Amino acid sequence: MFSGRAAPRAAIYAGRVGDSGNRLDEREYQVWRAFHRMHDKLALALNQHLQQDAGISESDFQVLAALAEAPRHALRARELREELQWEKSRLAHQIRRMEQRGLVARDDCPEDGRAATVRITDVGLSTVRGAAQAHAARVRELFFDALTPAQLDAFDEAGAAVLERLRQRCPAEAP
Amino acid sequence: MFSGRAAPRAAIYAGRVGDSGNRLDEREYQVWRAFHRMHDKLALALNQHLQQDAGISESDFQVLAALAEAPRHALRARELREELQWEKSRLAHQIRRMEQRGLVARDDCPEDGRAATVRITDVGLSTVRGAAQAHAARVRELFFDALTPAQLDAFDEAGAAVLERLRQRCPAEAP
DNA sequence: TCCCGAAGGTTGATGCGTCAACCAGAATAC
DNA sequence: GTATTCTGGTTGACGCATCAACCTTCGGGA
Repeated sequence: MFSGRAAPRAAIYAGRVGDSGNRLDEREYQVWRAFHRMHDKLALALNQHLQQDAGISESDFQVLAALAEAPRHALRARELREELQWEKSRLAHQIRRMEQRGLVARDDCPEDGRAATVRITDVGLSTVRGAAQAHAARVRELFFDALTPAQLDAFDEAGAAVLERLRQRCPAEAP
Repeated sequence: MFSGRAAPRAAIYAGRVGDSGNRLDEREYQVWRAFHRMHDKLALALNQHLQQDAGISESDFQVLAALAEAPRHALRARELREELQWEKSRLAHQIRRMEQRGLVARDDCPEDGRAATVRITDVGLSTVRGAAQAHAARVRELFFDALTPAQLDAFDEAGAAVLERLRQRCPAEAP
């Protein structure tokens, strides 16, 4: 398993001391740390490859991929945000940086004076097309190919349960 | 499951087009996105609570927790890095910021002129003690309590498989 | 002894992500 | 038809993370 590799150190965090309930037990603590490690290492590896291959980050890639799929290679910022589930300022900053590099462009929206539409440029399009296959292959290699079908199902289910919990418990955004 | 909630949009990324092999299928694509979403939302929620309760970030917490567990409430930077699996510059920056806020202190190491030892201060200690229980409770609430024992096992196994794969495939660091 | 390479840390630049504050246009109330 | 509120988006400040370059000290050789 994930766990059991590191020395057991969790008195504060996982606390067996005086225990006022709901702390983590040793195994949970290990699973939790390993989960973070997995995510971080995976993200790092993918980012490095993407940067190497195409000179873009995963965030760049996500934006470009969403736009490349969009009706006229453009989306209103609102839709893009919805698609990516990002905060608005995050998107604004990201788009600004990408615009500076010529990957996307911003236009005003005729129907709504407030809105902005984001459009992928030719450069952006060829960049994402060039990167997509290698990136997908990496994700497959490092993640999906490591899992048996049963593990994939289990992972999927477990993740869904957590997401559902987050939906219930966290303020998040308006309905 | 995780997947199946979003509109199927993945031609570029997951590509059924011309397919040169090893792309992601629709389900894999959805699982992948959902995995990221889960991680991001979880991390966000935990960070917000920690910030609210104790005025620290998760990174701060990890450092403080490691030091609080350590023999004399101090560790050599090298050991801390090993424990957290962080890059050295990441740790250096983090420690600098925490030192400025009075959470930790840096001392020279007598045995090795190059080394630095990081020590948790009284303030740091009471901060992390104050935060630990609520934080653990949050992790339990948002993550572990969402999972059945079987799902936890599955998650653990799947994570382990991916980590193992990463260990094999990625340069990472020297032995 | 001197030189050289490896190890332990630091620094600066830059991109990423959040928060809080802000602004303009649109909808709605009255 | 004006005041209020809501919505869509931007900005600035700040913390976080990586990379590349650097500095010191340690440990071995030749």
